Amino acid sequence: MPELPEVETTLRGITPFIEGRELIGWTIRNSALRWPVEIPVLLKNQPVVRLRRRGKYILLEFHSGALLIHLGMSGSFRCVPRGAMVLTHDHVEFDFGGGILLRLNDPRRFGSVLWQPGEADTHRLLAHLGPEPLGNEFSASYLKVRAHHRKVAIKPFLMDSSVVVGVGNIYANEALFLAGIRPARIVGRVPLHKFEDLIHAVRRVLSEAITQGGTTLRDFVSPEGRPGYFQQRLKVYDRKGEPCTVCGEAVEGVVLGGRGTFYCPVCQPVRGFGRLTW
DNA sequence: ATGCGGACCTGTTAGC
DNA sequence: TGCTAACAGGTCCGCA
Repeated sequence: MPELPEVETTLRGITPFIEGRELIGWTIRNSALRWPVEIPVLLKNQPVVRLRRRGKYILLEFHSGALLIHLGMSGSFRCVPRGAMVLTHDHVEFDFGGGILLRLNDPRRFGSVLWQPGEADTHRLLAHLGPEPLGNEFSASYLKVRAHHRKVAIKPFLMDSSVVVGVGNIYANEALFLAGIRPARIVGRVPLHKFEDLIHAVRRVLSEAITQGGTTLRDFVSPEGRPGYFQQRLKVYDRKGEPCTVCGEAVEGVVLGGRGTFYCPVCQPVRGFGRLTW
């Protein structure tokens, strides 16, 4: 669930329950997330100064420092009335007053809640993150520089958070399809104009998903969360053997860099490059 | 420096 | 139907 668009919509959804409020209490039911949960005692009754996203991290900034929250592979937030039934995997709970509790549910426990005194971005997990995909820094010329002489395939390159944040497996697949680039292409040999296409594709796919994520978030935040959303928009992800929406050729499915990888063998040719498919 | 594979977990699905 | 294995939206870390 937590691709960048969902993290963004999660952030928007929990903001009304947090912004301008004080953290009056919290409960840690299971501290064993990716790293032990860190919520310092000094945060009690401290106001949240700012709420923002960096990559897939949600940052709750206080005067004294910031809580870094990552949803990992299976994390989600729910806003529930005080006294609501605790669900399996509700590991951490925040009380910002107003009779509402924010519960972090994470079955696989790959998520994290970490404390960074002072400036959030100085945390070791944030310090080396690449630019935001929807910001100006993320450009074709930037990618060209970063790709220089590198022999890695373009898909894992695109998913490398030190190159650009927030492009998970689904969107890496989708963006490469839209850009007409085979996922296994050696990134060092991709020409500037194809990086232009890729930039546009990444931006488009992420912003479209954010638009739809809003719908997801409402379910997400309401007491009765409901799954199911933009699967119908996916052009290649998890569509192995199904016809390409552009040319009808069967979508290929392979493993690349240990991750499920999907592409159209015609629209994303081995030699040369395909055209933008929108 | 770069690239690769393993690791961390549980829940769901595919296959026998 | 039931059991088991494979796989999953992330990403860090250690090793070659």
